This record gives sequence, structure tokens and C-alpha cells, in this order.
Amino acid sequence: MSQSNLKSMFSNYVDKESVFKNKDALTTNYKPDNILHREQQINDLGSILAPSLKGNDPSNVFLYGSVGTGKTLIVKHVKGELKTVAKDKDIDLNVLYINCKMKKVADTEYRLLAKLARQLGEDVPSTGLPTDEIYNRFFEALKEQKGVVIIALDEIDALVKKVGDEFLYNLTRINDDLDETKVSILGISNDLNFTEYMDSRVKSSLSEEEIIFPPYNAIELREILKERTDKAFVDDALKDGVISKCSALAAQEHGDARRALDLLRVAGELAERSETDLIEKEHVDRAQDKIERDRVVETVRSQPKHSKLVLYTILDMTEDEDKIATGDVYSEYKDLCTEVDVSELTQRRVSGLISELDMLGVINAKVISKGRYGRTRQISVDLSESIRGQLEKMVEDNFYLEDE
DNA sequence: AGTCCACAGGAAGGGCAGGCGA
DNA sequence: TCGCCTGCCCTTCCTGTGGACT
Repeated sequence: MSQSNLKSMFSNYVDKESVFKNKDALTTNYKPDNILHREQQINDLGSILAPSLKGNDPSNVFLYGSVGTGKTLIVKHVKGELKTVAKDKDIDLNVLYINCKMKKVADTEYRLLAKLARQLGEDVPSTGLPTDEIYNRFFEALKEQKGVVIIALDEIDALVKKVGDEFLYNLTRINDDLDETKVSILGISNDLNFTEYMDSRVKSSLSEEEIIFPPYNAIELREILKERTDKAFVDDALKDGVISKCSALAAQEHGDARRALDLLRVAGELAERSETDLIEKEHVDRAQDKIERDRVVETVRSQPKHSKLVLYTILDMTEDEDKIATGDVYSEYKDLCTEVDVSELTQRRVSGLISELDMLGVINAKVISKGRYGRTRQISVDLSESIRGQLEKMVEDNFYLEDE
């Protein structure tokens, strides 16, 4: 694009009417005034946590529901209301909220405790201290608090699967050693079978109360989207059927409201870029494709270099063959390592990397037995040509640059 | 009924980077 | 500076296993 073209593009962009009135209304951080189809859960959580306003420690609660079923939204909403009332009536009440899945922030026991301590006003280093020291500092900070402290741990299943449930046990027992502070845990899990991973002692004390968040159905999603579109888009920006299409697609995908909102937002962005002021169904299809592509590419980008090499090998091999086995991948991968002059990892590690790529949803791997011919993973790739191309290019660029 | 393949996947631990406290 | 800590990536060693073959 020449410089004058760019200039006119910018100028057109400024002059053009946007389809969006307030794009924030379609993001996950947006707090709608009216939360639809979750009255029951709000009331349940509210009544469980209400005793905290009288200085009593509420029961520990566990919220279950898959991605995009409104758990986080409801917790933040109830947290806000609680804090407002506590402030009005001058009650000692603190609610901490932490997402345990945030990389480099709260994805280990140490980081979680450090983050909690920091939220209580303690100054702690991000690394370097022994874990029991960080625990002590957190404990001291709690002591200072007085009143009730509710600790909301979002995506707690991810952390427990990673580091075990020891830290949860410690947290649930912390009240035994505190006099003036009362701690209550609010766990939020995407995995409904999560408690299977936990020790029964932790399980019973943590899930004194449980609230289930069922997936939204297509009709509920449509109402949610309708409400948000009125705020997010200018009038007449959407063609008929766009909202229904977004809701239907998201309903298929486990009733995920987040996905529905993303679809609508990206469809709007795509429409805007294609210089039209009407969002059509076709934009939703393209949005679906773009979201998936961005997700996969970003996931792979953050993987270690050998994971990229293994994926590259798999992509290359599945061009010709539908399904391949771990052993085949490993020998091809070794050749690739020689080619790019990188020392190869062991089969054990490569096996682990394949399993990680499977869990991340980048490839499909299924353990099968071929009887006399052993047990292996059957690996296949279900990605569109454009995603494949983008991934291959990323790895090629990566290693070309590292060679220099 | 027993064997045996080709791995899966758990456990333990090494080595390194980044960081703290004395 | 040194000793120590955690997190991360990785290796080594190991046991487990579904089902075709004998």
C-alpha cells in the first residue's frame, strides 16, 4: 500500500460511521446491568455469602459449570454488591478474586499465595522465597485483616490438576489458627468432575455448598445477545438472523455465552473492515473461522521450541497420511532436528509434547492398541488449510531466525 | 492361555535461569 | 558474592496395558 493510499484509508476510516456504538458491551469484562437467566444462581450465592455481613464466616462454596456459563460474571457481581453494602454499613469484609489459570501470575502454589498476600497489601517478591515463608507472610497479612475474608479462586481445577490439592487443604484449615479473621473459600471450576481429583478431606470441607451453572440454550443465548447488541451496535447494524446464527453456533459449543459474544464482536469487526455497515450471516461464518485460527496460532506460539518442531513434523506427515503413530513422528522429528541443527529430545519427552498438543486442542491424539503391533497414539489433525499454512510458516520463520 | 509389541505415562531427580537475603 | 529457593524443561528408569498373534 502506498503512502497516499494509507492516508486515504485512515481518513476514510475516521469518516466512516462505525457499526459499533460501544464495543465493550461485547467483551467478557463488561458488567451488564441486568444479568439474564442466572437469577437462581445469584440468589443462591447471595444467601450463602450473606452471613459474612454479620461477621460470621460463610460456608465454603463451589461453583461448577463449563466455560461461558456466567460463573465469573456472577461472582464479580455478588462481590460488588457485598462490598457496597459492607462499605455502607461499615463492616469488615474483604473479597479477593484470583484467576488461577493466569500464566505467570497464579498458576503455582507460590504464585497464588504471593498474589493473595499482595491483594492484602503485603509486599512480596515474585520469586526467591521458600513456599512456607510466603505462606507465613500471607497468614500474617490475613491476621491483620479482621472480619471476614472471602477468597474466590477462579479456574481452580486447572491449578489442582497442575500442583495437587495440598494448598487447598491448607487454605481450608487456615481458620483453625486465626482468631479475629474468618476465611471462606469460593472455588470456581470449569470441570464438573473436578472433585474426583481431590482428597476426600478437602472435598468435604470445600464443597459445603455447591451451585451448578448449566449451559445456556440457544434461546437464552439469543436473549443475552439481544440485550447486548442494543448497547453495542448502532441501530440497524445487524441483518436478520445474525443473532440467531451466533446463538446457535455457541449453543452447539457447550452453551458458551463468551463464544457467542466473541462471534458477534468479530463479525462486527470483519464487517467494518470490509467497508459495509451491515453485519451479515456470512460475517459470522468468517468470524467463527478467525476465532479458531487465532486461538490455535496463539496457543502454538507460546509453546516451547521442540513442541513447535513436533507439531511441524505432524503437520508435514498428515499431508499424505490421515493417521500417524507416535513412533513414526519421533523418527521424522529426529531427522528434522538434524536438519535444523538442534539436539533432539527423548521419546518420553516427545510423547509428553504430543499429549500436550492434544490437550490444547491443536491436534487429535487417541491411544489405540494394535494388538501384536503394540499400543500407540493415533494422531490426526483437523485444521483448515489456512491454519495449517499459518502454523507451518510460523515454525519455519522461527527456526530460520534462530539459525542466524 | 500366554506372549509380546510399542508405546503410555508415573516418579524421581538433574540442570539451568531468575531472584532473594545476608 | 554465596547459598538457597522456585519454576521449567528435560532425562532416566520404570511399570502398565489392549489385543493380534502363537
